[in-house]
Amino acid sequence: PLPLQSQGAIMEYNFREIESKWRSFWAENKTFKAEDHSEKPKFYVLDMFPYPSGAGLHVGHPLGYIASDIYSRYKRLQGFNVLHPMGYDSFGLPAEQYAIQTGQHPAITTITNIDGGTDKEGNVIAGYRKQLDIMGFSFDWDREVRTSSPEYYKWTQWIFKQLFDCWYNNTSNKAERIADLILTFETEGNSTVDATHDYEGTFSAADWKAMNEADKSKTLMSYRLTYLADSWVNWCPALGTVLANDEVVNGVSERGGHPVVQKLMRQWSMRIKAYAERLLTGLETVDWTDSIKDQQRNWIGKSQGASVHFKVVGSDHDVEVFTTRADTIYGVSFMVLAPEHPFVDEITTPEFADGVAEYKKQASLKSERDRQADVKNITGQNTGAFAIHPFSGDKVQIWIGDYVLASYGTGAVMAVPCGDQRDYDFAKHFGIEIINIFEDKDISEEAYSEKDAVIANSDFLNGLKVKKAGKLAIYEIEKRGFGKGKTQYRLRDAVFSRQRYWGEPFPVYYKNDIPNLVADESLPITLPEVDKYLPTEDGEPPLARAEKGAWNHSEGDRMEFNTMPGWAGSSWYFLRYMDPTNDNEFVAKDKVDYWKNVDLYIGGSEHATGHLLYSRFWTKFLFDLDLIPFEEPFQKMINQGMILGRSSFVYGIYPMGVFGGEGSDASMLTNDLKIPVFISSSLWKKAQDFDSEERQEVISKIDDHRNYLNNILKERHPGVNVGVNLDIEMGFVDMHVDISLVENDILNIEAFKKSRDEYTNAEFILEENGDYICGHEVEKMSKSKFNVQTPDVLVERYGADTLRMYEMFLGPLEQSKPWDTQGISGVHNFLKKLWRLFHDQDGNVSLSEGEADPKALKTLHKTIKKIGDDLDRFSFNTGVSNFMICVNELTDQKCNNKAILQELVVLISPYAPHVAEELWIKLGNEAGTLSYTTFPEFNEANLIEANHSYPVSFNGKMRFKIELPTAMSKEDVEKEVLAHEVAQKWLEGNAPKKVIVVPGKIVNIVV
RNA sequence: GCGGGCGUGGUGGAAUUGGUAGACACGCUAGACUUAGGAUCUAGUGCCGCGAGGUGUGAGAGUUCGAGUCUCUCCGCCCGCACCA
Repeated sequence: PLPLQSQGAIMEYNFREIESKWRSFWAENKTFKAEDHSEKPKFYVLDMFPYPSGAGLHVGHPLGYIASDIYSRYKRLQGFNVLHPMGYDSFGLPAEQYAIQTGQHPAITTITNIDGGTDKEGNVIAGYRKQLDIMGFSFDWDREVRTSSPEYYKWTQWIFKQLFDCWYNNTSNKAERIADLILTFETEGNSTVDATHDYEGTFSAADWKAMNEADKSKTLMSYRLTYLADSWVNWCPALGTVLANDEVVNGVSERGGHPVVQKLMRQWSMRIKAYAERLLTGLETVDWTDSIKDQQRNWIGKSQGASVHFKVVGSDHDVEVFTTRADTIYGVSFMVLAPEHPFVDEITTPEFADGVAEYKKQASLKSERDRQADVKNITGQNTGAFAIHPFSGDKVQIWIGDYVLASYGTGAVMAVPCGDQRDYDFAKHFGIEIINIFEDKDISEEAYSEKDAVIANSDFLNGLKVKKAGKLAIYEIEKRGFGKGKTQYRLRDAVFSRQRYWGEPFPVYYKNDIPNLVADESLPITLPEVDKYLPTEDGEPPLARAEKGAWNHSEGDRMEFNTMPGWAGSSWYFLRYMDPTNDNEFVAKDKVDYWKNVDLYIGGSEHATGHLLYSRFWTKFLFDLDLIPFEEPFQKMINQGMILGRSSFVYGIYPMGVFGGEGSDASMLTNDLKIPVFISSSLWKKAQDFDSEERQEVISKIDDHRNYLNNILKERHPGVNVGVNLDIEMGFVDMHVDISLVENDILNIEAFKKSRDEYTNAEFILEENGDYICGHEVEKMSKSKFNVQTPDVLVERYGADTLRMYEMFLGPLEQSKPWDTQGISGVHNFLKKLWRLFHDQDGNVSLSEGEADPKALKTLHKTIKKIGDDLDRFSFNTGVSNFMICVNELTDQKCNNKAILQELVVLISPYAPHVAEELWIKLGNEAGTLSYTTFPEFNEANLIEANHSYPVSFNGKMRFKIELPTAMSKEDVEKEVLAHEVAQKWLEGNAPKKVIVVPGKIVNIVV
C-alpha cells in the first residue's frame, strides 16, 4: 500500500519523524526514570510481564500496556512518583521445546526473542523490546527483570529456601521458622503444636530426641511450607513433566492439550493450603472484579461441616468422612470409599476381594479426564465390610466407587441417598435400601436436596429444620466423641517440581537421600550445560545429564534434578522491580517500604487461579517474615479483554476427479489440472439459493471452467471419453486467506495468485465491478488462521500515537472485541485534525496569544472534566471520543488560542505522547518537560451558560426544545413552555394533568 | 447444574446519579476539489412513511411524570467451575 504521508506541504503531520525523534529523546534523557525516594506520593502501575515468544506481538498484546501507559502518564501529571516497569517471564516451555527440536540453548532463543535477530531456521525475529519500544511506552527500562537470568533467580531460589525453612503456626496464624518448631519438639513433642501439616500421629519430646537424622528430616518435612513428598500428581507423558492443578484443564494439559494421568511421584510441593483462609479473606480487601474473586473463592472451595468416624465391624480401622450435612446423619444408608482409599484392601472380605481388586485396577487405568467424562456412568463395588453407625448402631455396607475422590476430604463419604442425588443414583443402581429422613418429602424419583425440609426418623433431630439439625448434630457428634466440626478446603497443595530443563534449579542437594539446602553464599545455583534437553535413559529429568563435577554440590552428594515451575519467578517479580540490581537482598527494605504494593495491575483474567493465587500466597508468606509491609500484592486489578482477529475467507471449487468411459483414469487429473475456481463471497452466498439467478450464473461460469479443463484433457487423451468432476455441490472449500492479501474485504487477486503455486492459474467469479469480495469471521488471532495483525505494520503506516488511540477507541478495555483495521483511519484523521489546529493552510505554526473565547473555554473545560473522569474510571474509549469532540468543536470555532491548545496538549499527552511532545515545543515550551507538568484544572465557571435549551416531553416523549434562561424559576419555565405554540398543539386545548420541571435539565408534561 | 458477565443501527460502541436513545468513529449515499484517489472538504444516514407522524435498546410484564438504566418472568450468547460429599 502507498504510504499515507503526502509529499505536499512541508509541515504536514509527519508522524514517522516526530515519533522516532521523541523515542530517542526519552531514551537518552531517561525521562521516565522512577526515583526510589521522593517527596511525591508513589503510584505503582504494573503490567503482567510477557513470555517472550518467537512469534512476537500481535495487536492484542499491547492493549493492556497502552492502557497502563496512559494511566501512568496521567498519574505523573497528577504529581505522583510513578513506578512503571517492564520485564520478561522468560523461563518456559516454548524455548525448551525449540531447544529439543534444534539443539539451540533456550537462553539464546530467549535473547533472540527479546532483542531480535534470526532464529535457527532463518526466520527474522523482530524482538519484543523493539516491538514495545515503537509504541512509545513510558517504562523505566533501567528496572527490567528477566526471570531466567541468574541474578534474578538467585532470589527465587532464596525465597524457596525461606519456605523450606518455615512452617505454618495456626495459633499465631502465620509462617514461623523451623528452628522454633524444633525447639518445641525438643521440649514438648508435637501434641501442643497447631500447625498446617501432614504428619500422622503424635510424638513426645523423648520420641523426637530418639529419632535419627533421616526420621527427623522426614518429620520436619511434613511441616515445612515447601516439602518433598510422595503425592498423586498430574503426570503429562507427552510433556514429560508433572503439572499443577491450574495447568490441567478438562483433563488435558493447558499447554498443548496433551492427556494427563494420575501418578504417585516424589515431588516438591508448596503448602498453600496453610494460607487458604487468608487467601479467602484477603479478597475482601482488594479491588478486583467479582468474576476473578469468585474464581479464586471457588478454587479455594471452603466448606463447613463435620468429620465423623464410623467404626468398621471386625477391624481396628474406622472410616473418617467429611460431611456438610450433619443433619442427615440418620439418613446414612451406606458408605463409599474412593478406590485409592488406604485401607480398602484390609477391610474387604474374601468373597469380594477379586471384585474389589478388579474395580481398583479399572479405576487406576482411567485418566482424570475419562473419569470426568464418565460422570453419568455409575460404577462401584461392594467390599463386603460393614461400618457401624455411630448414633443408631446399625450396620451399613461399605462400598468403593470412583465418584468419591481420593484427593478431597478424607476420600470417603457417608452416603445419604435421600438428600444427595449422586448417592441416590448409586443406591438405585446397586439396589441398596434408601432411608428417608425428610418429613413429607417424596423421594421415589429423586433425592430431595432443597434445604427447607424438616428432619424425621432421626431420633433427637426429629422435627428440626435442616440448619438447626445440622448444628445440633455437630454438637452431639463432638459431645459423644464421634468426630468434630470441621472446615474443609478444596484447595490442594501445589506441586512445585517440573521435570524440565528451562526453569530455576532448586537450591537443594541430597546427602544419603536427605534433602539439604545450598548455603546462601553459593546462590545462585545456575543451570548446568547438558548435551540434550531430554530426560535421561532411566527417566531422570534433563538436569541429570549435567556433568557431575561441575554440578554436584560436593563429593557423594547429588543435586536436585527437577526445576521450578513457571510460576515461581512470576510470584514475586513485582518486588524485584523496586530494586532490580540488588545483589545482597531480594529487595531492600527501605525501597519496598516506599513503593509498597502495586496500585494498579493490568493483565489477562486467565491467570485467576494460577499466577494471581500463587503470587498472593508468596506475598503473604514474605509478609509473615516481616520482609515486606503488605499482605496483598495487587491492590486494584483490571483484566483487559481479548482482541479477536477478523479472518478473511475465499470460497473455491476444486476439480475432484475424472469421469468417463473406457480408458479414463483418475491419474489423468494431473496436478497442473487441479485448478480451482474461486467465487466472490456475495455471489457465493446468493448461489446457495437454488432458485436464484446468481446460482445459474455461477453454475454457468463453473461450466465454462470445466469445459476449459475438459478440452485440455481431450487433447491429451485423444479418443478417450473423459471429463473432470467439477461442480457446485462437490469439491467446495472455504479457506482462510492471509489478511495481508485483503483490503476492505477485497482480495488482491494478483498477490493471491502468486501466494501459492496451485493458485497461479485459478479462475475467479467476480462481482460486477470486478472485485473479489472475501467472506469474514471473527475468531481468535492466530498464525494458522492467517489473521494476525502486528503492531509493527500499523505503526509504520499510521504511527504509534494513532495505534495507541485506536486500540483504546475499539471499546471498553475489559471487553473482548474484534480487530478491524478499517476503523483506524478515523483516529488517524483525528490526529491530523489536531495537528491542523496549530498550523495554517501552508503548514506553518499559527497560534494566537491573548484571552480565549468563552466558547473555546467551554469546550476545553468540558473536555478537561470528561477526560479526567474517564481516566479515573478507566474508560479509555470514551476518552478518545471526547478528544474528537473537543477537536471538532475547536476546529469549527477556528480556535488557535495558545492558552487553550496548551492545555489540550497536556490532556492528550497520555494518549498520544509523541505528537503531544512535538506540539508542546511548538507552543514554546522546553523539550521533555511535558511529562512532568500538571494536569489541567477543571473550572466549572467556564461551563455556566445564560440559557439552557430545555427538551420538552409529553408523556416522556420529546417533542420540541425551548431556550430559556438557566436561572429562570420552575414556575416561569412551566409558564413559558405551556405558552409555546408546539405545546399548545400537543395539549389540544386541554389543561395538562401535571408538569414536571427539572431546572437546567428537562420538562415533562403529562396529558 | 452452580457462579460471573452480556444482549442498543449495516459495524465497533456512547448514554457516569432513572431525565433529549444511537454521542464518537467505521461503513454507506450524494456532491465539491483533483491527472488520479484508498487524500481532503460538504451534506445525509435507526426502522416504516411522500408527509404529518408512527415506531424503536433480546421478549413479556411491573414500578415511575419519565425506564437502555430499577424489579420480576422468559429467551439467547460469552467466560469460569463442575461427581467437592
